[in-house]
Amino acid sequence: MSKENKSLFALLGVLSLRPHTGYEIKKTIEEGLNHFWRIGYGQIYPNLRKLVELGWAVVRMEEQQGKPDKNIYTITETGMENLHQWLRRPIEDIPVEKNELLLKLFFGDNIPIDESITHISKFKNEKKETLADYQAIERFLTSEDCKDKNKIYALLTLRYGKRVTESIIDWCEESLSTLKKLKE
Amino acid sequence: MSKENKSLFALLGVLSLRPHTGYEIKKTIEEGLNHFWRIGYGQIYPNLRKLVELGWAVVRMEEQQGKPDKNIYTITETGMENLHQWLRRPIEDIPVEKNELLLKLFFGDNIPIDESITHISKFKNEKKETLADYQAIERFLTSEDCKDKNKIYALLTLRYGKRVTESIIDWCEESLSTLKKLKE
DNA sequence: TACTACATGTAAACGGTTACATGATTGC
DNA sequence: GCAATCATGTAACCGTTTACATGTAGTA
Repeated sequence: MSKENKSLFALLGVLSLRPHTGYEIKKTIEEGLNHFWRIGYGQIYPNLRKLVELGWAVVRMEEQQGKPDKNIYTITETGMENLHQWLRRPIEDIPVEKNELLLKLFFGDNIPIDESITHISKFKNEKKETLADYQAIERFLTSEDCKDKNKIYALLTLRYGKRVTESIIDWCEESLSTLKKLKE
Repeated sequence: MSKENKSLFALLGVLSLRPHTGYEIKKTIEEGLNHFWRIGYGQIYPNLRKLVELGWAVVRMEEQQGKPDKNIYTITETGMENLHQWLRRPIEDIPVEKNELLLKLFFGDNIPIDESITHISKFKNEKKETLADYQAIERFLTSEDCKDKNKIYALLTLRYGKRVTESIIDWCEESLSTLKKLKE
């Protein structure tokens, strides 16, 4: 039970939207799941083969001129059933995210306060950029241009990222003023 | 540059507070860094040996009666220097945290809305418990009983967890009402 | 009687990242 | 001439988790 290859289900989920090549899967994940799931080819291609071995997907080769041949993967009925089962299954363990900034900050006593301030400032700027990206995607998703059928769910997950990022920025500001006061 | 054993520095950081056995290190991390760093013995003991090999720590064996012998690890000057260097070094890449709830939610179109609602409700309850834990630790850290010298930094990192958890709970509530409306 | 605390470690398996290899077409 | 896009894959390496192994003392 404990060890589950969740990226396999991420691939299955993408295939449930429509057939994809491995290359396209990466793009789809980068466009829609980027703020909570990332994956490289080193995981995609071996897992795609595993899906075929399990009978959860089938491949069809398509020759192309001028471009490399395509391997198009389509989800099967068994694949769909397994996806649904997994989607319904409760989430057992929420692993703690490792946070390098907090790790460095926790031992901040060892270095001058200014160095911790620099770390937080940089972090804050990066999070502000992330927030701007989210807002742009949100604007697109809520516009008329977007005809996505799972638009609502895409928005839901995006708003998670937005809220969390906003609260991190708030925390950065609070922490920066705490440390600046401490310096005096 | 890209691949760095951060847990090694987490151990070094703990040793910078005071000498520890491997067993004690786990406890210290569980008490203070629990919300952003977790580690098992399978990582602690091999990394402790690595620290000694690098000359960043030294071991001293202490015999005990009734209890197993202790291996007490103490940070060296070289270890301290390397810790400081690492603490100052800017954070390069903030990896995206994989979120199983959001992954399941993103493909929520495949299952009845009620199942997604159940996932979020469960998640919300867990986060509420987490928040209560944080509040208890915060109360202790801000009390007079706590004589920790790096209290300020412990509080800083704790408040990160608090803020993020609060915003996640808010998101859960927002999302639950969105999905409930969608059901009608 | 059974569980928790104390205490140290190893081995296997797994998930994930990075680097490498190949190569044509399109657009700047 | 150079970068980007399209397209598929492998191999090595690394970090992490889990299971296993061992044993005493104190407490409920």
